Amino acid sequence: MNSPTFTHVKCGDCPIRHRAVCARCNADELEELDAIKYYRTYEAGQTVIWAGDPMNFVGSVVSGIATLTQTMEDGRTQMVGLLLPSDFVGRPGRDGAAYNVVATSDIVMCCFRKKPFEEVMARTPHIAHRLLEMTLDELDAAREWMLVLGRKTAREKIASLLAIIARRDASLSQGGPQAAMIFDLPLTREAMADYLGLTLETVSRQMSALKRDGVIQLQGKRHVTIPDMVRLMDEAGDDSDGGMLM
Amino acid sequence: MNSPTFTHVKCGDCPIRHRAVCARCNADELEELDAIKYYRTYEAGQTVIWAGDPMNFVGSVVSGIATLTQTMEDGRTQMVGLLLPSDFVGRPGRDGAAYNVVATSDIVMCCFRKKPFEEVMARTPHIAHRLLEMTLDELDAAREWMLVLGRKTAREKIASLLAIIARRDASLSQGGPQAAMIFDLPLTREAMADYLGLTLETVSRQMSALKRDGVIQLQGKRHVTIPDMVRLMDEAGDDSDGGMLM
DNA sequence: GATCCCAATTGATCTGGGTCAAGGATAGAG
DNA sequence: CTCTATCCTTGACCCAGATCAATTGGGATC
Repeated sequence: MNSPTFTHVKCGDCPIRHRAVCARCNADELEELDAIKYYRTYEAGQTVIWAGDPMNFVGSVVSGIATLTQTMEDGRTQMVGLLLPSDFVGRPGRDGAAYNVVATSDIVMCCFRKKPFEEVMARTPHIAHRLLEMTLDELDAAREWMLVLGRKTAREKIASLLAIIARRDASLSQGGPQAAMIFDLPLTREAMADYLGLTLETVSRQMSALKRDGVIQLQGKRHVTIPDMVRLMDEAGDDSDGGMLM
Repeated sequence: MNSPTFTHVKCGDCPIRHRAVCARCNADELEELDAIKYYRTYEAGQTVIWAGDPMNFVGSVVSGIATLTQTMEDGRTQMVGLLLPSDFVGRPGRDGAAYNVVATSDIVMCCFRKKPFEEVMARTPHIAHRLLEMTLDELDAAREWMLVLGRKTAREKIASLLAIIARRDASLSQGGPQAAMIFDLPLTREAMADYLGLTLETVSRQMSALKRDGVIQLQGKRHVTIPDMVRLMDEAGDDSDGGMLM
């Protein structure tokens, strides 16, 4: 429960401007936000914040990947969210963190102290609108994940996760929709298991099965090639509208 | 996919004023909202809206209970939310419904057509703030449910559901914290199963087991007495802070 | 290139919850 | 008071995924 160390970094431009809270801010508002923003970096494996601990900032991920997890006393853990670049963490108007936030890779975060941020938010209505939209997106994602957790088989779960990672990866690197998708898994087998409500052994077995069946190709343990995205979506049990709009 | 019939009802006072979007509105703003609000009623079993269909209103539940569900092509369904009185449905700024909304009991909803509501929202900043807060609460609830779905046993799942229903029931009827809680289950065994990612047989068996073990008492099929709330929380695997703050 | 270490794979076995099937309890209709 | 429909319970059996237990592999360090 000790608060993690972090490093301050010189401010510069950051993705938050383009993708997250400030999407509709004008120059003055951006300046106001710039004035109170600062950067933090965490190393892979570091815990950014423990569930229940006071959290005096909000912010978004600039680079790297972090996870939101919940844990029961006996150690069972469930990942409840994946933070990719441009994702926002922290709840304005509430003190305690709701989840454990863990850096999966080295990460850089663009942060705002909570108090000043709330003040800016109070006089800048479209920030609340933007946060509302982002939160609704997260809620939709969480609910879609409830279907995965509650009703899908292990194979379908793995395919669903791969589909989500592939889509988000594609939207970040903004290469148009292509037939084959190639990316590095940002998660260990154990982290995948925690996301999917499975054990790491089952994850490993199903990854091998998908590879054997030609749904995916693996170079090494993490590098994945998906020759046919439609096939993958089908394995995931989604209506394969191929709709890349998430 | 046909749009359901509904009945317009005379306007009057409704809980939305006190609990949901208008919590911080002044008299003028309330009047503005009253001017565009109207009521709809649905009978038990009726589908309020199908996932994907256009949804030209937002609103909150005044009385009765409805569910949000997602369905796969082969019929597997997962409930992703429970709408109790004062809960809000619908996404300002988006056309299609994301989920099936089904009336579990007869319900009355207080609705606003989407366009006018968005206009009021645009010039009434604290409505967006309030919606943001409500959405964040829902997101927390959804994520808590991910832990239930992904990592809890059937018995723990049932206990978790009973605990949630008991708490919400208590907060609605606002009787202070008492030792024993008594309420009617608003869901069939099948609906419980869809919420918990189980089959109805397993729900039934676990309900019987909890009854046999004295964790709950059952009069008839739906009427539940919980003699010891702490015991129930313990069965649910929650840290039993007994914190009634949800 | 040898060694170490941790992530990942694979195998053998077990079990919680699913599936299939056969009653039982209520409530409303006539 | 019986009929019928719906919801619920209970039993017998089975299987997907968990658990326990070795190995394997590949990247970093020397």
